[in-house]
Amino acid sequence: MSQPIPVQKDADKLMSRQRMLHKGQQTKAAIIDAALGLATQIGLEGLSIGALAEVMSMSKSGVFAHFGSREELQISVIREYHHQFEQEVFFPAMQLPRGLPRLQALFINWMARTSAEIDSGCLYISGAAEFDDRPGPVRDALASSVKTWLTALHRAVVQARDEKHLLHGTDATQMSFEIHGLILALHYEARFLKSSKSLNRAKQGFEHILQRYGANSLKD
Amino acid sequence: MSQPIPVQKDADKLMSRQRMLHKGQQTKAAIIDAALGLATQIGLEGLSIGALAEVMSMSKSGVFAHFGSREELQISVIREYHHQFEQEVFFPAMQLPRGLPRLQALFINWMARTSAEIDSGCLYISGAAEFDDRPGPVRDALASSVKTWLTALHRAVVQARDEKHLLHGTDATQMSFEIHGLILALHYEARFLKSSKSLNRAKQGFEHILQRYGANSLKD
DNA sequence: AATAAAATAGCACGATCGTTCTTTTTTGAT
DNA sequence: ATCAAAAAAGAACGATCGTGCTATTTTATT
Repeated sequence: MSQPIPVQKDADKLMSRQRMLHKGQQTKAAIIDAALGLATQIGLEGLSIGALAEVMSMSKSGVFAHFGSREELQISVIREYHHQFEQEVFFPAMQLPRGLPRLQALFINWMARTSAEIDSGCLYISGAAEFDDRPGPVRDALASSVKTWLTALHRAVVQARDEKHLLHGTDATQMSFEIHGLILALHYEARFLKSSKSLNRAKQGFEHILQRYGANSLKD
Repeated sequence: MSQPIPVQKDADKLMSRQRMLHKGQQTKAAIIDAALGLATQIGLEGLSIGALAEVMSMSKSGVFAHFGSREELQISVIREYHHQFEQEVFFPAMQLPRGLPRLQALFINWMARTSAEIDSGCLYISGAAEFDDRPGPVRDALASSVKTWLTALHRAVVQARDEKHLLHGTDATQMSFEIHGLILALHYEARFLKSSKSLNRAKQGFEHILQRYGANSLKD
């Protein structure tokens, strides 16, 4: 707070503190990345520390030490997914003007993430199926994350109504529900049934919903 | 094929053959019942022979012997679920006149089964999430069962169109997709998010779809 | 009542699970 | 270069997993 020439010293200290955090934090981040990859394939419940260690070419205990429990690992994965979801779906859409354009972008981005061909599979969807009868902190983290996102969607609908892009009497919760259904059907039929056309089905379904709620113009 | 007085004997034989089959078959049926209960709670993958044996108050090997492998047990569970689904959703609806009434009944019955409050959880939905990235006979059995049912739904839509209950140009696959979405959203929001209103959301969504595809009258 | 067959139990196997310890290696600061 | 702290490895634990093998018990037939 009042030292003569601490400038250089403080700078060093900061530098070193960053370094010090680095090795640990960055392998932890790498582990979470790999864990997310595994979880979207075999599920959050199927995610095992042993398999994860093998993927990382680390020892089980080395991986484990970063989290202290399997539950904490699962929660970390959920947080990471949440972050990626925000980054790829939410934020880009937020840059469009509120109302129909933003709502449409949210849906399009959501679809893209849901039906991503090679990897992925939506953790919010597979996780819900795994944890709908399994109380605990993992379920809570997942539900909280999902609710945050569904609330954002709901808000976009309300804004679109406020902007007169939708019918005055539009029931935003109902409309959100129907949109959610389209995404779920897309995920189900594309990922499980390997149906190739489902992306177009979802798009068309969205247009039907827009029509129903009185969107006047729709340019895809 | 040509014995003098085999009547009584054959009757006995039949009787005894039934009995003989009975003890085995009936405990097997009881096991499958219990397994279905477990599977709808903890998932098909979470289903373990040890836990199942404990529920049945049997030894692991006693349970195991009925199936020969865990996969066969899982497939048996899927078959049983398929049977119950037919019984509770499909057949009752088939007794209504083809067209809108039958289609509507299929949806109502499906909803009821999907959102069954206490037990259950739809195996077709949770199973899809578990096995969308896991090839093998279990996945095949599940997919085949689901496809049978979705085909039946599709057929009901086509019939409703043929009966002029729906617009002439109705895209049956598209309409089925949208209906499927409603059921999935119901399952998701009711089971995972514990939202109480979602049953009404699904009903209303169905009416919206009917309107869109030109159903003229809709009672209740 | 006797007997063959079917159903179930008992036991053990190798594997993997999450987790806890202790030891070694690596890292970053002086 | 030294040294403390952080990161990773190693080994072991009790549990549980699916499965195979060998008894034992129960069932159904004569």
